Order: sequence, then structure tokens, then C-alpha cells
Amino acid sequence: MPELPEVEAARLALEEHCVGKRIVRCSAAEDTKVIDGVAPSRLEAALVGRTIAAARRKGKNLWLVLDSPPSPSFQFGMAGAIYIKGVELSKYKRSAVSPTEEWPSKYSKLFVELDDGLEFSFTDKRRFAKIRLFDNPEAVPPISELGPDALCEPMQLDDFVQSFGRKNAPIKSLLLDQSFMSGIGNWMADEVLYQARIHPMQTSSKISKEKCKALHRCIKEVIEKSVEVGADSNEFPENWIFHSREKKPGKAFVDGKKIDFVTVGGRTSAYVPELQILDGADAAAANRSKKGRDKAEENVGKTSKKGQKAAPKEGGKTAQKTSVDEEEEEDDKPAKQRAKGAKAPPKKAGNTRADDHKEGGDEDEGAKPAKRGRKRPAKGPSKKEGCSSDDEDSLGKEETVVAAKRPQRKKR
DNA sequence: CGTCCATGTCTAC
DNA sequence: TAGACCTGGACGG
Repeated sequence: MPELPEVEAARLALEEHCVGKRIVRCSAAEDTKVIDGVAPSRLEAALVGRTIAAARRKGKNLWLVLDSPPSPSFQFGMAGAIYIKGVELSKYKRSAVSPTEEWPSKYSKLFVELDDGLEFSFTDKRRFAKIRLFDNPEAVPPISELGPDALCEPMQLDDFVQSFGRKNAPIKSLLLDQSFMSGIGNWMADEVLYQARIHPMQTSSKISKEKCKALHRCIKEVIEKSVEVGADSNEFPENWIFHSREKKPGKAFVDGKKIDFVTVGGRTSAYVPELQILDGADAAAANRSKKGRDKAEENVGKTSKKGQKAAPKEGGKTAQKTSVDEEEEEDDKPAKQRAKGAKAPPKKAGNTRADDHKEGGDEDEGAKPAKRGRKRPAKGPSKKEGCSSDDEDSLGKEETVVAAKRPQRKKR
């Protein structure tokens, strides 16, 4: 449940069901890749007996504030998920753990039982997730390096537009840059760019002010809508490109228009070339990184619609309707370098097995110095404030004002 | 069975 | 910018 909406859904569930309760038992997996910087046994010891005071989030990071430090923090990676026994949440199929399986799941990395019998678990099927223990999660990386949260700390339109002028990276890469703005991931970046009609490879600084404004609005709309429906993609509006991003290249359409795929910033990006146009300069770069996937489209395409243009495997690109985009067609890269299958798996040895017992030498929670000196996280809007608590104004307002809004410990 | 893909970081050439 | 890191699931033969 990687992106902001899924993490927020998990946060809300924890806030509703777990805050105010005491942890009576917990079990951390012997997986030092996921349980990072702290021995599993020590993580358990740090949680048992503590009462959960709040569930916070910034970007894709979630952490629990206990009645006293330290705090366990969760980075979901590609397949992390929170499960609360008896509570439905997270419909993300790739993270999903079958309800019929044992409880806690074999993918559970941290299992917690509360004083009223409720149980929840953090699972991860790919081991890219991280569970850490910090005295003050917000003060140390990775959270301290994050740019403003896309939902709770939206950039002012003026700042947003202005910041683009100095960015020469493709807009998609910028949206994925968590130090610029946190919470947007691969599918949301594609969604907002589609809705704002901006090509993912468009150089940020060359986007018109009008498009910038549209993008700013679309970011807000997409995030609010997806959070409103609890990140349940089945409830996302039907006209979102999201629903077609996993279809085969020749069969992917949205609103009747064909979807193409390119790789930007190393990630597959779905977009509608008919609506998301590049200018000449960026167009050249686009051709270079066109994703081989659209090769398959030839086959499917010829058999179905658009028979007029497809047809000849290559040669014909003449009738191009728009002279500007000149997208594929001349996709003559035959061998399809995408033949990753050919690459011999270098595979370094030393496969880290999870069975290796915890090695004693683990440093203190927030004590680790960690490297800094990174680019400072964009401009930080002063409207700082427990991001996870202020939340949307249009949604259910029944939630009580979460205690401990501010980072500082409550005054004694 | 093999190949490809995946809502994310993180680092090295 | 590319590759690593891991593993499950979907799909093709």
C-alpha cells in the first residue's frame, strides 16, 4: 500500500481502532532487512506496555506515537500493508494477504495485541519495507528529508508554479521526488499528469503556467478523492487512467483514447499521447526511452480498431495526424532490447537469509547520526503541524481532535 | 516451468 | 540514469 492514500487509510484505521489502547503483546519477525536498525527483540520490548497515543503520517511514512518514546515507524516499500483483525482495509492486491491464511500472516513483520484483544499486523511480501524505532521520527531521515506532504501541507499555488521554473527534470521525476513533495508515487503521478494533460517527460521548467495551475489542482483532487474512498481503487472514478495502467499496451484505453507507456525516471508511465503532448525538444528524449512494451500493441492493434493507421509494421508513419507528437510507429527497434530475459543474472552471492539471527551490535534509536547534507527539502511551509491530524475538512469530521497534535511532548 | 512485472527507495558508474 | 534489492503473482508454453 505504497502511496499516500493507502498509507493514510492505514493511519486512519489505526487512529480509529488502536489509539488509546495499551500494547500487551507483540512479535517482531526475525528479519533484519525489514526490522531496520534495531533488534527484533528490542523492538518488542520497546512496545509492550506502552499505550498508543497517536498515528501519524508524512508522505508514505507512518509512525505511532506512544505514551513515551521511542516510536515505531513504518516505511511501506512496495508491498507493505497494515491489517487489523476484523477490520477491512487495504484492497491493494499486491500487498494483500489472504484472509483465509493463518493469523498473523506468514508475511507479518510486526504483530501487536492490544489490551482489549484487538490485534493488528504490519506485513510485507517483498521485504522492501522498513520498520524502525526512533525517539522522534520526524527529526531523522528518512522523514526529516521529506518535502511537504501532498495532502496535509499542500504547496501554495504561487510557490508551486515558481518552483517549477528552476527544475530541469522531467515533471514525472519531480513528482516522484519525495524531497520536493512527499506522498506521490508512480500511479498517482501518472494520474495527475493525465488529468492535467501534461506529458510525463515534459521538462518541468517548460510547463506553462496554466498547466502548472491545472496540475496543482489535479494533485489536490486526486489525493482527496482517493483518500475519501479509503484508497479503494474500485471506487476511483471510472475516467481515471489508473484503471487501465495494467492492461496490455494495445488494449489500454481511457475515455476511448489509446494509452501508451514510456519509462521515466526508471518507472513505467502510462499516458495518453493524444492529450499529453510534448514539445519538440522533449519529444526527442521521449522516443529514446519509449518502452518496448508497445511492441505488443502491433499485434493486438492490427487485429482490432485503428486498422487504418496501424498495419505496416514500420514504414508507414506518414499520415500522422499530429505532426508534433510523432510518437511511436517508427518504433523500429526490432530486437526489442527489452529482452531482459537474455541478461545473465549477475546475482551477487551472499544472499541475506532471514534466518541469520540478530547481531547484537545495533545502535540506539534516533542516536544514529545518519548522513545529511542533502538538498534541503524544498521550502517548508510554516503551516507545520501534526500532518496526520489536521486532515481534510470535507470528509468525516467526526474524528476527535487527535491528541498530541504538535510534535512537542505535552506539557506536564 | 520460465519470463516479466510490480503503488519504492538507495547507491554506484 | 541504471542497477540492486526481494518476492509473489500473472501469464505463456
